[in-house]
Amino acid sequence: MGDDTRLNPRHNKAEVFARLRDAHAREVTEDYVEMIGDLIAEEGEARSVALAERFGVTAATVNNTIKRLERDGYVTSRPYRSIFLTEKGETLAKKCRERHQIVYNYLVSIGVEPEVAEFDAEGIEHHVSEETLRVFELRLLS
Amino acid sequence: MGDDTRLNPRHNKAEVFARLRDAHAREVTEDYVEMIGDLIAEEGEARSVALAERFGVTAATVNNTIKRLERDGYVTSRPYRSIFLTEKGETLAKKCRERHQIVYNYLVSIGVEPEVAEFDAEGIEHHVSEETLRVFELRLLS
DNA sequence: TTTTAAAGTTAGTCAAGGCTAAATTGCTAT
DNA sequence: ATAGCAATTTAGCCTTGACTAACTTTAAAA
Ligand SMILES: [Mn+2]
Ligand SMILES: [Mn+2]
Ligand SMILES: [Mn+2]
Ligand SMILES: [Mn+2]
Repeated sequence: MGDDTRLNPRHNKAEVFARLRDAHAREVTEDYVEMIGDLIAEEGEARSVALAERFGVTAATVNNTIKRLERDGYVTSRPYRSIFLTEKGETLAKKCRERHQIVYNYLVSIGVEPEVAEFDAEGIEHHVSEETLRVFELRLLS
Repeated sequence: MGDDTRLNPRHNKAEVFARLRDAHAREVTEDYVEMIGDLIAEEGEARSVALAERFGVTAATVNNTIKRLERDGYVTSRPYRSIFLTEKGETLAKKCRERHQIVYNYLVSIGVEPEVAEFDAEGIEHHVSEETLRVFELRLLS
């Protein structure tokens, strides 16, 4: 005791922003593993050139990002070869794809145009907590 | 004609991500002008030290950001004095505060815990299009 | 009026995530 | 077999947004 938690039931604002910055740091990783998984499913393999085309960035940018993902244990890659997800990457990709789908479906279900939902879901997905996701799911089923 | 828009009714994925990166670039600006507005309303003035405390960053970081906001025409400031919103800053702050409130209220209205909604809204707000915001508003009123 | 603490600034560092330009590698068609 | 194109990598640059450490200014206490 002695602190003013009692007087101020609202958590510190700083906590909210710290968490926001955390979410930020994970966004690109999440979009990449999801996209790599999509490419493997759709085209049999994930090549740099396809990632660059889908994200609308240069090949050099993809290369940088893949190095980071590799460093962090999400993918493996060999020079001039295609990219593979590790177990860790696969797990994250699955979680992200499901979450993405729930957010997208939920937006459409409340009346957002599919095209608009596609834009918004790509950003919103990274900022939806497990709790909120469960609420979306629940409302979707009813 | 001549392009394959007809064959591929879905817009390019790259567009979605370009827009996401755009939203990203605006996030910090939006949170700052909103917070500066809050501080002026609540405490009469916006001091660096208060911004640093609320965002949970150092004074040096606030200083950098304020310089950028000033460069971009959202605020004015003089050394060792408090920070003011320009017309442009005020306009953006108002828009962001309203949007934030709608997102927060909507989340709570569908059953998300207020504490959780506070976290999620801080990130989601920056990725909600006008269209989706209107849907949230509409559902809120009914 | 002087001292001191708080607030603000400056300088220098770092990682992420973009870019361009140039070099390298792999693949395919001749 | 090899020439040439497409894919990939490398090098070097930039901005944002974070940090620490050291310095300066302001304002309050003594
Ligand atoms: Mn996604
Ligand atoms: Mn996304
Ligand atoms: Mn906000
Ligand atoms: Mn925010």
